[in-house]
Amino acid sequence: MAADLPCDDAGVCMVCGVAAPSEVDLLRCSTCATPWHSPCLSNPPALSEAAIWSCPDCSGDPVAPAAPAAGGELVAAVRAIEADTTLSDAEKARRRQNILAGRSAASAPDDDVDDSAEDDVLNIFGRSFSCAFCMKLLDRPVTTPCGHNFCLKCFNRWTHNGASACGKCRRPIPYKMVQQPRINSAIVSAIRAARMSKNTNPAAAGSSAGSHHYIQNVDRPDRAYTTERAKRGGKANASSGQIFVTTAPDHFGPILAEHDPRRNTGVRVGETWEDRLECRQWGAHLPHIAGIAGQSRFGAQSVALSGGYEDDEDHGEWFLYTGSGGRDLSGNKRTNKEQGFDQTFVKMNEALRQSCLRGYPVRVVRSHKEKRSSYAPELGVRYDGIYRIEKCWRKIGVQGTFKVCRYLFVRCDNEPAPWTSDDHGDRPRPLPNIPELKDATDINERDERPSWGYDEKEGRWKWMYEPPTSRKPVRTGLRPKTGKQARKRARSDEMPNDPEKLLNEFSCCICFQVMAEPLTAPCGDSFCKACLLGAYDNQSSVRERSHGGRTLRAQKIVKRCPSCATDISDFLADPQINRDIMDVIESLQRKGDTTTKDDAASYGYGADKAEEFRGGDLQEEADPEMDAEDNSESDTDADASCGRTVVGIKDQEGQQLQPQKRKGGVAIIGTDDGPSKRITASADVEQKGNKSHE
DNA sequence: TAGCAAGAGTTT
DNA sequence: AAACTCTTGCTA
Repeated sequence: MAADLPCDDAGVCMVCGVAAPSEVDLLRCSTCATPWHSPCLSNPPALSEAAIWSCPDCSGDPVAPAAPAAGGELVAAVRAIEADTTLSDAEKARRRQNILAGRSAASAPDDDVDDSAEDDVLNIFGRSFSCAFCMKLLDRPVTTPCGHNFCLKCFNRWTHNGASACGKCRRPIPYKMVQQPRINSAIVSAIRAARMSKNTNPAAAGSSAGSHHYIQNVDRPDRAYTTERAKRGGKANASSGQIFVTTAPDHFGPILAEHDPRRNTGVRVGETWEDRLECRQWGAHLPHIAGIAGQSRFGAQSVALSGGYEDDEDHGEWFLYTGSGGRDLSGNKRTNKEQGFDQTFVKMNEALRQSCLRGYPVRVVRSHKEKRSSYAPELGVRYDGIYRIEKCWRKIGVQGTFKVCRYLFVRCDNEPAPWTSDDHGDRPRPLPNIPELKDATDINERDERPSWGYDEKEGRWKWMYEPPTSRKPVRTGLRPKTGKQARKRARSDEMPNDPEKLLNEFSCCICFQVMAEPLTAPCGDSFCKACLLGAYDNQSSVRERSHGGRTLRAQKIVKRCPSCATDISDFLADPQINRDIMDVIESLQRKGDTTTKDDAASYGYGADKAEEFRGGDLQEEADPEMDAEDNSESDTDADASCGRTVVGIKDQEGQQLQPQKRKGGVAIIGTDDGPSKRITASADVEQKGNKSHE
């Protein structure tokens, strides 16, 4: 592949490094307006073509070599459609889609996406959920603060080539979003719901029915702390709370309903916990510090991705993991990131190698501490399902001196990943191309049938051999359930098959109604405009400070997302409506109107509710000093409300709204028929975090 | 039982 | 921020 790169934000050519290419040498792409240094192009255009030149990113697909140079013709064809004033927007979209569908069918043989089915799903949403770059149905949608939606891959390709403005409206994209774009969960679940309603195959539908990606922890830990000292030192010093599942510590594979007498659901993909200790209590990943759970002689059961090793590389469905060790941690140097010696295949690294050789299923959890991945949760620790280690090897780490152990993890779970809109789990996929393998030593891969494999007949992943027998006793405070105690899951898991049910996917996290004027914050959470802005109505964006009669520099006030507590104050300064979501909501409401007029009335806009919310005085409630007192009560509160705690937002009727700020507190906002989300809040809403990314 | 571990709160 | 300190759980 030719190493064609554009000029960066400062106008510096990323190939030759020349600071300010002269106007003569500067070429601007006629499609995306990105500047390029003409002498550094592998295939520069003739002078006569410079005005209509399309850059290598727009005219071809550099990451999909199977797509031939026909890209230029495609762009020309798309432009011809755009220029045709006789066509309506819908017709233009339809024609663009047709052209691009032809290309995808030819260039991506391993892509099992059925284009006509995709088209159906697009139609359900009035074609609003198509990516502005690839024109296809949004895949892992991310939303810019200006309210435009793109596939994550398209967005990354766009920004990695130096663009820092929205591809649709040219407004600047915040640095933080360029670094770590967040998946828009509302769009993901809406598309999935639409797929489910199209899917008449009960087996496929059943495999992921009810896979919620924000599962409330109905049962709070019974005993998270055991000693007085632990209470003083916070959770870091806490001994483990009760283990709720009946799996042995060396249990391989998913945690099923039969291992979960408390809830009878098992650990589902997308389940999120506040921290590693809570994750441990549900058996997904037992060690509370270490990233790898396993035994060198038998294999590894689970890993955590939490950003501790800079060599890691996360692509969602597959990732490259780094082994542990190689660091000098003597003398309580817990945080030493520097490598002091080579990693070798011993201890946990050997356990992972064993799982690789035998093709064992490995549970994967991602932590919010992983700051370089779009697939990491915003908060807490999330279970992402089963992966298999397809290969492992050693190579010099990015620090450049010592070797690290490397593992290629590929997802193979029967439930879809939290970031995809797929209505089914994984299918066997070809291994990704790993360039670093050519410099690798000690390459291992399994040479026999994997223990965890895909059954083509049944269409699901399962044990191909008997799972390895446990060598450890079950540690749990609960006896395994008896036949009498075993309750069947009281869930109908009925998926939406009409516009009104689909509308439920667009609920505002504040008023629980279908969103009116939807806003998507950079963290990926969506709200009614009135609800979100109403929540901060009485707050100014900066605090004037004075000291001894002098006026000091104004301090920015942090405003946290009501759902995930990310600072969204920059977004709130100029929030833009997500028009695509709004169009979809309106079109679904129109469809609903024509079918059942009476029912449609119940899907009211949230603005009225938001009006009520504004009655609550946020600033007074936000006084940090209130929290200390409040804190001692928090556990009691949680217990008293059947595990469904609503912190801050009192109830659905909107009597009171306040930000979530209980120290270490976890709250669940949920309704019986609406989506539920766990939210964690910190006590220092306005105390810390007064620095912002610029 | 020593030593390690991709944690977390507090202090500097 | 980084350093320091406090811990527990697990492997070997």
